[in-house]
Amino acid sequence: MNVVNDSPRRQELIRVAAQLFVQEGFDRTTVRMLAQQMGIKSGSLFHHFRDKQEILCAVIEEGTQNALAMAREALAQCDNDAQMRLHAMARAHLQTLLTDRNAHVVALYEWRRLDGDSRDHLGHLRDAYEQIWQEVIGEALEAGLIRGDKLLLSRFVLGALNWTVRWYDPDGVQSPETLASELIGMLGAPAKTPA
Amino acid sequence: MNVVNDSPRRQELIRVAAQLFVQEGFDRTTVRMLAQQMGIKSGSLFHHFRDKQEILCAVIEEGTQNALAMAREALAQCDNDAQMRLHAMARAHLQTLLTDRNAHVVALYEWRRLDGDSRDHLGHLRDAYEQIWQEVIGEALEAGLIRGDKLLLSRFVLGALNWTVRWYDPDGVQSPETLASELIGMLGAPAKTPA
DNA sequence: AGGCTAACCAAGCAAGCGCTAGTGTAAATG
DNA sequence: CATTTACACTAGCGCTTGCTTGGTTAGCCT
Repeated sequence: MNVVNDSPRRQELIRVAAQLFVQEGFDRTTVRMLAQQMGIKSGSLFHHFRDKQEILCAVIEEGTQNALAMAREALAQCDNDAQMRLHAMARAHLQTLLTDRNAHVVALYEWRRLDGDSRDHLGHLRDAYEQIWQEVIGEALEAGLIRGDKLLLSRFVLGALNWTVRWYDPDGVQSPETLASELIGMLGAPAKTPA
Repeated sequence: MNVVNDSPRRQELIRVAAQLFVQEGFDRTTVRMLAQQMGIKSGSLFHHFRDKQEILCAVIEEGTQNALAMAREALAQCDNDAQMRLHAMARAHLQTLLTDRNAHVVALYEWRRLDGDSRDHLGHLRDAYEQIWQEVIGEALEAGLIRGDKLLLSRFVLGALNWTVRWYDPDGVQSPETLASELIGMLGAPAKTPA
């Protein structure tokens, strides 16, 4: 049992695991299935991960880190216009949900299968992400673009956005761009896109 | 293996199963755990249910039927005022989410563990429920209370509402009533409650 | 050439899983 | 009274699970 922390092999394992966890669910995905999908034997997995839990943790961390980075980048490329920042956040969220779809679905559905320590660690990451949302929504409130309670608004908006993984068809006609516009349009603010 | 369809014993089993499925997840809940919680032996369970899958199906059906009934009742006690009907739907949804919390959480999280037949059967039930939502939202659109695409609106709204099971605290200050008002208020329509 | 290491394999253990077969029993039913 | 029904029990079969152990391979560095 060696467990290296960052290798291309491990990255690949995480990717394949994410896909399997979505297809079958965490509990129904056996180490043998994952191993076979990688063309190795089940025992060899434990050279890369301490146990099955660690694989789940790695998958979710991957997705959450990306979402966080994407949100920060999206905001950095924005003026201080509250409307545009709100729109950028929604767009970034939907884009992450698309590009890292598997990881995010796992995060949404298998969160409770995490043990205490992992949940703690990943919980902080998620909190940081939601914090950003609350700030941007706070700005939009001050600018009078939307109305309601800041905390409630962010929860409702995140709920609506996360729910998209249930029905959104990446090959369909709707782009994350238009979806974001529609959502914000419903909140009482007319759509406005960055120049 | 006898399998009776409606007995008080079976109802109780469904209730306890729902709670366990929420606590542990469907896959991690063993027939032995459920049996012990009921004070019987694991083999005795299969007098009431054909197999473990059927328990899951029963739990979800219970919740969905109740939601459907509650929505219809809520609408029946409404005038034809589109605003009030919208509000009634949101309130009913949140109330169901509270009273049948376990069953609904199971429906949201363990849907994919259903086999093909159950998924088919329960899918129709769920479709009927979402159909009602779309109609009410359609009315609200015609009345000019909200704006956006009918299908998208219902998906976003349902997403926001269902997401509440993640953060809503039944012992907190917010009642389903106020939550419903807040949500609809965000959509651009001022809150209005039935007389 | 020799040593080191990441990556893998073969084999299997101990525990736990869903489910079945066959039986017992007390209450309801004819 | 005899029979059926509802519910539970005992005992265990056959299988899968996550994970361990001890050893092998191939490539790299010096």
